[in-house]
Amino acid sequence: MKVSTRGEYALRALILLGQHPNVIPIAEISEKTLVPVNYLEQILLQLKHLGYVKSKRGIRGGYILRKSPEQIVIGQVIRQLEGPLAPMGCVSVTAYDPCPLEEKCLLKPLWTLIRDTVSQLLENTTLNDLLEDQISIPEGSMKLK
Amino acid sequence: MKVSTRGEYALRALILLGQHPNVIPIAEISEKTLVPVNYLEQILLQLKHLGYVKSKRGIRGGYILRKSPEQIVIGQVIRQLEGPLAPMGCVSVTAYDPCPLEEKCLLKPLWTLIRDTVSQLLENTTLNDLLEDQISIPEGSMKLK
DNA sequence: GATAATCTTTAGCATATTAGTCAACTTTTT
DNA sequence: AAAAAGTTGACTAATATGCTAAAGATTATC
Repeated sequence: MKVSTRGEYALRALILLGQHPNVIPIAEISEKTLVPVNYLEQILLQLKHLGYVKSKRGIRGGYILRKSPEQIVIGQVIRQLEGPLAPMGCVSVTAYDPCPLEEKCLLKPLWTLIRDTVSQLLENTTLNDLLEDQISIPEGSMKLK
Repeated sequence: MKVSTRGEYALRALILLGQHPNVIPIAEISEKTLVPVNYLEQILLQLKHLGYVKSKRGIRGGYILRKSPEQIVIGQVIRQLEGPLAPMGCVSVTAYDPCPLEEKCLLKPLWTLIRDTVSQLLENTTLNDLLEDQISIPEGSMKLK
Protein backbone atom coordinates (compact mmCIF):
# COMPACT_ATOMS: atom_id res chain seq x y z
CA MET A 1 0.00 0.00 0.00
CA LYS A 2 2.87 2.32 -0.70
CA VAL A 3 3.12 5.66 -2.44
CA SER A 4 6.35 5.78 -4.44
CA THR A 5 8.99 8.48 -4.15
CA ARG A 6 8.01 9.79 -7.54
CA GLY A 7 4.60 10.93 -6.31
CA GLU A 8 5.97 12.18 -3.03
CA TYR A 9 8.73 14.15 -4.74
CA ALA A 10 6.35 15.68 -7.24
CA LEU A 11 4.11 16.89 -4.44
CA ARG A 12 7.09 18.30 -2.55
CA ALA A 13 8.07 20.30 -5.59
CA LEU A 14 4.54 21.54 -6.16
CA ILE A 15 4.27 22.61 -2.54
CA LEU A 16 7.50 24.56 -2.76
CA LEU A 17 6.41 26.22 -5.97
CA GLY A 18 3.08 27.00 -4.40
CA GLN A 19 4.82 28.77 -1.56
CA HIS A 20 6.70 31.15 -3.86
CA PRO A 21 5.19 33.26 -6.62
CA ASN A 22 8.48 33.53 -8.49
CA VAL A 23 10.52 31.30 -10.79
CA ILE A 24 12.70 28.84 -8.92
CA PRO A 25 15.67 27.05 -10.54
CA ILE A 26 15.83 23.26 -10.34
CA ALA A 27 18.95 23.42 -8.20
CA GLU A 28 17.11 25.31 -5.51
CA ILE A 29 14.06 23.08 -5.64
CA SER A 30 16.40 20.14 -5.27
CA GLU A 31 18.04 21.62 -2.19
CA LYS A 32 14.80 22.50 -0.48
CA THR A 33 13.00 19.25 -1.22
CA LEU A 34 15.98 16.94 -0.80
CA VAL A 35 15.40 15.33 -4.16
CA PRO A 36 18.41 14.49 -6.37
CA VAL A 37 18.68 17.05 -9.17
CA ASN A 38 18.73 14.62 -12.04
CA TYR A 39 15.75 12.71 -10.78
CA LEU A 40 13.90 15.91 -10.07
CA GLU A 41 14.41 17.07 -13.63
CA GLN A 42 12.49 14.07 -14.92
CA ILE A 43 9.67 14.67 -12.51
CA LEU A 44 9.40 18.39 -13.20
CA LEU A 45 9.44 17.71 -16.89
CA GLN A 46 6.54 15.33 -16.49
CA LEU A 47 4.66 17.88 -14.38
CA LYS A 48 5.26 20.37 -17.15
CA HIS A 49 3.86 18.09 -19.81
CA LEU A 50 0.84 17.54 -17.59
CA GLY A 51 0.31 21.27 -17.41
CA TYR A 52 0.90 21.80 -13.70
CA VAL A 53 4.04 23.90 -14.05
CA LYS A 54 5.82 25.87 -16.69
CA SER A 55 9.51 26.41 -17.20
CA LYS A 56 11.65 29.33 -18.11
CA ARG A 57 14.99 28.74 -19.71
CA GLY A 58 18.17 30.70 -19.62
CA ILE A 59 20.03 32.54 -16.97
CA ARG A 60 17.19 33.41 -14.63
CA GLY A 61 15.14 30.40 -15.51
CA GLY A 62 13.51 27.71 -13.47
CA TYR A 63 10.05 26.42 -12.72
CA ILE A 64 6.86 28.09 -11.66
CA LEU A 65 3.29 26.93 -11.10
CA ARG A 66 1.07 27.12 -14.13
CA LYS A 67 -2.24 26.28 -12.45
CA SER A 68 -3.43 27.88 -9.27
CA PRO A 69 -3.14 25.74 -6.14
CA GLU A 70 -6.92 25.37 -5.92
CA GLN A 71 -6.93 23.76 -9.35
CA ILE A 72 -4.32 21.17 -8.56
CA VAL A 73 -6.00 18.03 -7.27
CA ILE A 74 -3.68 15.76 -5.35
CA GLY A 75 -5.44 12.57 -6.40
CA GLN A 76 -4.95 13.41 -10.04
CA VAL A 77 -1.29 14.24 -9.63
CA ILE A 78 -0.65 10.93 -7.91
CA ARG A 79 -2.62 8.97 -10.46
CA GLN A 80 -0.84 10.62 -13.35
CA LEU A 81 2.56 10.06 -11.85
CA GLU A 82 2.24 6.57 -10.51
CA GLY A 83 -0.86 4.94 -11.88
CA PRO A 84 -4.29 4.05 -10.52
CA LEU A 85 -5.27 4.66 -6.91
CA ALA A 86 -7.16 1.37 -6.72
CA PRO A 87 -5.53 -1.42 -4.74
CA MET A 88 -6.48 -4.00 -7.40
CA GLY A 89 -7.09 -3.88 -11.12
CA CYS A 90 -10.55 -5.39 -10.70
CA VAL A 91 -11.82 -2.25 -8.95
CA SER A 92 -9.90 0.39 -10.85
CA VAL A 93 -11.91 2.93 -12.81
CA THR A 94 -8.90 4.25 -14.69
CA ALA A 95 -7.21 0.91 -15.35
CA TYR A 96 -9.82 -1.80 -15.02
CA ASP A 97 -8.40 -5.26 -15.31
CA PRO A 98 -10.90 -8.11 -15.14
CA CYS A 99 -10.39 -11.19 -13.01
CA PRO A 100 -11.85 -14.66 -13.62
CA LEU A 101 -13.12 -14.89 -10.05
CA GLU A 102 -14.86 -11.56 -10.13
CA GLU A 103 -18.46 -12.76 -10.14
CA LYS A 104 -18.44 -14.51 -6.82
CA CYS A 105 -15.40 -12.79 -5.39
CA LEU A 106 -16.01 -11.87 -1.78
CA LEU A 107 -12.97 -9.62 -1.77
CA LYS A 108 -14.16 -7.23 -4.41
CA PRO A 109 -16.48 -5.29 -2.08
CA LEU A 110 -13.56 -4.68 0.25
CA TRP A 111 -11.22 -3.51 -2.50
CA THR A 112 -13.99 -1.32 -3.83
CA LEU A 113 -14.49 0.27 -0.47
CA ILE A 114 -10.81 0.99 -0.13
CA ARG A 115 -10.60 2.40 -3.60
CA ASP A 116 -13.58 4.65 -3.04
CA THR A 117 -12.33 5.87 0.29
CA VAL A 118 -8.81 6.68 -0.79
CA SER A 119 -10.03 8.12 -4.03
CA GLN A 120 -12.59 10.33 -2.34
CA LEU A 121 -9.93 11.58 0.01
CA LEU A 122 -7.36 12.40 -2.61
CA GLU A 123 -9.78 13.72 -5.18
CA ASN A 124 -11.08 16.22 -2.66
CA THR A 125 -7.72 17.54 -1.63
CA THR A 126 -6.03 20.29 -3.58
CA LEU A 127 -2.58 21.75 -3.40
CA ASN A 128 -4.17 24.70 -1.69
CA ASP A 129 -5.42 22.50 1.14
CA LEU A 130 -1.90 21.27 1.68
CA LEU A 131 -0.44 24.76 1.60
CA GLU A 132 -2.91 25.94 4.20
CA ASP A 133 -2.23 22.85 6.24
CA GLN A 134 -5.93 22.16 6.29
CA ILE A 135 -5.93 18.42 6.29
CA SER A 136 -7.88 17.11 9.21
CA ILE A 137 -9.59 13.99 10.40
CA PRO A 138 -13.07 13.73 8.91
CA GLU A 139 -15.86 14.09 11.47
CA GLY A 140 -18.06 11.03 11.38
CA SER A 141 -15.18 8.76 10.55
CA MET A 142 -15.29 5.31 9.12
CA LYS A 143 -17.70 2.75 10.45
CA LEU A 144 -18.33 -0.61 8.94
CA LYS A 145 -21.48 -2.67 8.87
CA MET B 1 -1.21 2.10 -3.93
CA LYS B 2 -1.34 -1.55 -4.86
CA VAL B 3 -2.02 -4.69 -2.88
CA SER B 4 0.25 -7.47 -4.11
CA THR B 5 -0.89 -10.88 -5.24
CA ARG B 6 0.53 -12.39 -2.10
CA GLY B 7 -2.01 -10.67 0.11
CA GLU B 8 -4.83 -11.21 -2.35
CA TYR B 9 -4.04 -14.90 -2.70
CA ALA B 10 -3.79 -15.41 1.04
CA LEU B 11 -7.21 -13.88 1.51
CA ARG B 12 -8.66 -16.00 -1.27
CA ALA B 13 -7.38 -19.11 0.46
CA LEU B 14 -8.70 -18.00 3.84
CA ILE B 15 -12.09 -17.31 2.34
CA LEU B 16 -12.25 -20.74 0.76
CA LEU B 17 -11.21 -22.39 4.01
CA GLY B 18 -13.78 -20.32 5.85
CA GLN B 19 -16.46 -21.63 3.56
CA HIS B 20 -15.74 -25.27 4.32
CA PRO B 21 -15.41 -26.83 7.76
CA ASN B 22 -13.30 -29.72 6.50
CA VAL B 23 -9.67 -30.23 5.52
CA ILE B 24 -8.93 -29.16 1.95
CA PRO B 25 -5.84 -30.36 0.03
CA ILE B 26 -3.57 -27.74 -1.54
CA ALA B 27 -4.39 -28.95 -5.02
CA GLU B 28 -8.04 -28.18 -4.52
CA ILE B 29 -7.37 -24.78 -2.98
CA SER B 30 -5.18 -24.03 -5.96
CA GLU B 31 -7.91 -24.95 -8.41
CA LYS B 32 -10.60 -22.97 -6.68
CA THR B 33 -8.54 -19.86 -6.08
CA LEU B 34 -6.61 -19.91 -9.36
CA VAL B 35 -3.28 -19.66 -7.57
CA PRO B 36 -0.27 -21.72 -8.80
CA VAL B 37 0.27 -24.68 -6.46
CA ASN B 38 3.91 -24.01 -5.68
CA TYR B 39 3.27 -20.39 -4.89
CA LEU B 40 0.24 -21.25 -2.82
CA GLU B 41 2.27 -23.67 -0.73
CA GLN B 42 4.53 -20.85 0.37
CA ILE B 43 1.65 -18.63 1.26
CA LEU B 44 -0.24 -21.31 3.18
CA LEU B 45 2.92 -22.16 5.05
CA GLN B 46 3.28 -18.56 6.10
CA LEU B 47 -0.36 -18.47 7.17
CA LYS B 48 0.30 -21.58 9.19
CA HIS B 49 3.27 -20.04 10.98
CA LEU B 50 1.16 -17.01 11.71
CA GLY B 51 -1.43 -19.25 13.34
CA TYR B 52 -4.30 -18.67 10.94
CA VAL B 53 -4.47 -22.20 9.57
CA LYS B 54 -3.26 -25.64 10.49
CA SER B 55 -2.22 -28.46 8.24
CA LYS B 56 -2.83 -32.15 8.22
CA ARG B 57 -0.41 -34.43 6.49
CA GLY B 58 -0.82 -37.75 4.82
CA ILE B 59 -3.32 -39.21 2.50
CA ARG B 60 -6.37 -37.20 3.48
CA GLY B 61 -4.42 -34.17 4.48
CA GLY B 62 -4.67 -30.52 3.57
CA TYR B 63 -5.37 -27.22 5.26
CA ILE B 64 -8.05 -26.05 7.61
CA LEU B 65 -8.73 -22.83 9.50
CA ARG B 66 -7.21 -22.68 12.96
CA LYS B 67 -8.84 -19.45 14.15
CA SER B 68 -12.49 -18.70 13.77
CA PRO B 69 -13.40 -16.26 11.00
CA GLU B 70 -14.37 -13.59 13.54
CA GLN B 71 -10.86 -13.68 14.94
CA ILE B 72 -9.13 -13.18 11.64
CA VAL B 73 -8.61 -9.48 11.05
CA ILE B 74 -7.98 -8.60 7.41
CA GLY B 75 -5.73 -5.66 8.19
CA GLN B 76 -3.43 -7.85 10.21
CA VAL B 77 -3.24 -10.53 7.56
CA ILE B 78 -2.29 -7.98 4.93
CA ARG B 79 0.26 -6.30 7.14
CA GLN B 80 1.85 -9.59 8.08
CA LEU B 81 2.02 -10.74 4.50
CA GLU B 82 3.08 -7.61 2.72
CA GLY B 83 4.23 -5.04 5.23
CA PRO B 84 2.84 -1.82 6.69
CA LEU B 85 -0.46 -0.36 5.55
CA ALA B 86 0.90 3.20 5.69
CA PRO B 87 1.58 4.88 2.35
CA MET B 88 4.87 6.34 3.62
CA GLY B 89 7.40 5.30 6.24
CA CYS B 90 7.07 8.64 8.03
CA VAL B 91 3.51 7.83 9.11
CA SER B 92 3.81 4.12 9.70
CA VAL B 93 3.17 2.87 13.22
CA THR B 94 4.54 -0.59 12.54
CA ALA B 95 7.54 0.48 10.46
CA TYR B 96 8.24 4.11 11.23
CA ASP B 97 10.99 5.60 9.11
CA PRO B 98 11.91 9.20 9.84
CA CYS B 99 12.36 11.81 7.14
CA PRO B 100 14.53 14.93 7.35
CA LEU B 101 11.67 17.15 6.18
CA GLU B 102 9.21 15.83 8.68
CA GLU B 103 8.95 18.85 10.95
CA LYS B 104 7.60 21.27 8.42
CA CYS B 105 6.34 18.71 5.96
CA LEU B 106 2.94 19.73 4.65
CA LEU B 107 2.37 16.28 3.22
CA LYS B 108 2.54 14.39 6.45
CA PRO B 109 -1.00 15.27 7.55
CA LEU B 110 -2.31 13.88 4.29
CA TRP B 111 -0.36 10.65 4.54
CA THR B 112 -1.45 10.33 8.13
CA LEU B 113 -5.06 10.71 7.16
CA ILE B 114 -4.75 8.06 4.50
CA ARG B 115 -2.98 5.71 6.82
CA ASP B 116 -5.58 6.15 9.52
CA THR B 117 -8.46 5.71 7.14
CA VAL B 118 -7.19 2.59 5.42
CA SER B 119 -6.01 1.17 8.68
CA GLN B 120 -9.31 1.78 10.40
CA LEU B 121 -11.09 0.11 7.55
CA LEU B 122 -8.97 -3.00 7.42
CA GLU B 123 -8.54 -3.37 11.14
CA ASN B 124 -12.29 -3.44 11.55
CA THR B 125 -12.95 -6.05 8.93
CA THR B 126 -12.74 -9.72 9.76
CA LEU B 127 -12.82 -12.79 7.61
CA ASN B 128 -16.32 -13.28 8.85
CA ASP B 129 -17.40 -9.95 7.39
CA LEU B 130 -16.07 -11.06 4.04
CA LEU B 131 -17.76 -14.43 4.26
CA GLU B 132 -21.07 -12.82 5.03
CA ASP B 133 -20.49 -10.32 2.27
CA GLN B 134 -21.12 -7.55 4.74
CA ILE B 135 -18.82 -4.93 3.43
CA SER B 136 -20.70 -1.75 2.80
CA ILE B 137 -20.14 1.92 2.27
CA PRO B 138 -19.83 3.73 5.60
CA GLU B 139 -22.69 6.12 6.36
CA GLY B 140 -21.36 9.61 6.92
CA SER B 141 -18.57 9.15 4.45
CA MET B 142 -15.45 11.19 4.07
CA LYS B 143 -15.52 14.92 4.29
CA LEU B 144 -12.48 17.13 4.34
CA LYS B 145 -11.91 20.52 5.91
C1' DG C 1 5.60 -51.50 6.75
C1' DA C 2 5.25 -50.06 2.03
C1' DT C 3 3.60 -46.61 -0.61
C1' DA C 4 1.44 -42.89 -2.16
C1' DA C 5 -0.42 -38.55 -1.08
C1' DT C 6 0.66 -34.56 0.96
C1' DC C 7 3.15 -31.10 3.35
C1' DT C 8 7.86 -28.63 4.02
C1' DT C 9 11.69 -26.17 2.70
C1' DT C 10 15.20 -24.14 -0.01
C1' DA C 11 16.96 -22.37 -4.09
C1' DG C 12 16.62 -20.02 -8.00
C1' DC C 13 14.87 -17.35 -11.88
C1' DA C 14 12.53 -14.00 -14.95
C1' DT C 15 10.31 -9.85 -15.20
C1' DA C 16 9.04 -5.37 -13.72
C1' DT C 17 9.58 -1.41 -11.10
C1' DT C 18 12.05 1.98 -8.75
C1' DA C 19 15.51 5.16 -7.98
C1' DG C 20 18.95 7.34 -9.68
C1' DT C 21 23.20 8.67 -12.77
C1' DC C 22 25.47 10.54 -16.83
C1' DA C 23 26.23 13.03 -20.61
C1' DA C 24 25.09 15.38 -24.66
C1' DC C 25 22.23 18.89 -26.36
C1' DT C 26 19.27 23.11 -26.89
C1' DT C 27 17.61 27.38 -25.62
C1' DT C 28 17.82 31.83 -23.64
C1' DT C 29 19.76 35.69 -21.30
C1' DT C 30 23.39 38.79 -20.40
C1' DA D 1 30.00 34.67 -27.44
C1' DA D 2 29.44 32.58 -23.13
C1' DA D 3 27.20 31.04 -19.30
C1' DA D 4 23.25 29.47 -17.08
C1' DA D 5 19.56 26.64 -17.22
C1' DG D 6 16.30 23.46 -19.06
C1' DT D 7 15.71 19.02 -22.26
C1' DT D 8 16.32 14.52 -23.51
C1' DG D 9 17.44 9.84 -23.66
C1' DA D 10 20.25 6.11 -22.57
C1' DC D 11 21.95 3.52 -19.03
C1' DT D 12 22.64 1.21 -14.44
C1' DA D 13 21.95 -0.76 -9.96
C1' DA D 14 19.00 -2.40 -6.53
C1' DT D 15 14.90 -4.32 -5.06
C1' DA D 16 10.42 -6.51 -5.22
C1' DT D 17 7.37 -9.59 -7.34
C1' DG D 18 5.50 -13.70 -9.14
C1' DC D 19 6.48 -18.00 -9.93
C1' DT D 20 8.95 -22.74 -10.82
C1' DA D 21 11.71 -26.75 -9.58
C1' DA D 22 12.95 -30.15 -6.83
C1' DA D 23 14.37 -32.67 -3.00
C1' DG D 24 13.03 -34.06 1.58
C1' DA D 25 9.98 -35.16 5.49
C1' DT D 26 5.75 -36.84 7.33
C1' DT D 27 1.68 -39.42 7.69
C1' DA D 28 -2.65 -42.16 6.55
C1' DT D 29 -4.08 -46.08 4.70
C1' DC D 30 -3.72 -50.63 2.88
